[in-house]
Amino acid sequence: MSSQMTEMLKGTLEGIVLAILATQPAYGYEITARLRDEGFSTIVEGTVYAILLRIEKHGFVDVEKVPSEKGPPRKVYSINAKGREQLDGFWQTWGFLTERIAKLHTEHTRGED
Amino acid sequence: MSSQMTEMLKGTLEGIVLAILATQPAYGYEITARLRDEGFSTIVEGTVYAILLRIEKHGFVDVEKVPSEKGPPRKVYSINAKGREQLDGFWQTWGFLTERIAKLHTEHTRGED
DNA sequence: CCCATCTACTCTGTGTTGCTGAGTACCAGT
DNA sequence: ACTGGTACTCAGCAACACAGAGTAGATGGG
Repeated sequence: MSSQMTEMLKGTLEGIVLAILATQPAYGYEITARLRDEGFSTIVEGTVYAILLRIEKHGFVDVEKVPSEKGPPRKVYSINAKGREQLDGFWQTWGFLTERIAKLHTEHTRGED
Repeated sequence: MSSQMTEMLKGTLEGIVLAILATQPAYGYEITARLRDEGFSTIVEGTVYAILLRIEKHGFVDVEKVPSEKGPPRKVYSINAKGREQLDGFWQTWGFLTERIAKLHTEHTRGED
């Protein structure tokens, strides 16, 4: 898409992945595909796996190795209590930011249009 | 506020500054104060000045040196045509992102509450 | 006169983040 | 044996916001 989107995803992509995991456990390849379905067409595998390793290291998820019938074993990630806390914080911060920016946007469009 | 906010501001803070400049020309010290008023209490001067230098280098703004009665001369920034283009792109990208994430949020909160 | 304080801008170095691009490995169909 | 889809890993990179210090002009108190 744009380099603007790349920069904007910083700090939000991790939250997005946690939000996806909050609906149901999933593995990397699956999450990548789901992100593409959701419209994030530019996000590549390497990025998603990096985030998964990071949130695993931070203890936000539990991991389970599950054999696949179609290839190498899958690492299935489930969000845990600490991860939900992190996700709650994400939604709070996100809410604050969107509110402020929405206010700026109305100020900006006031008089145009 | 939080390190989460710091990461989230990446890619959006420049847009925020451009949006402020779109309402009226301003100088760095003023913008910093305005951001604090708007609720972005963690943003420090160094960050704002860095953004201003960047958008100046990218040609998004015109600069005029205006003497101050209270200190060193001010660098007053005015958004120009290229800057407005950039700002439009920012609002588009931002709109797309907020839409996707809002969808994720409703999916996430569905069944909780 | 000197020093503190407020205004106003600059600069260097740091940590985090997502992207690029390549690599490894398992399995099925031809 | 070879190709292609599945599934994960890793090293190097660029961009960004932050931390913290520095420079400089003006004003007022001791």
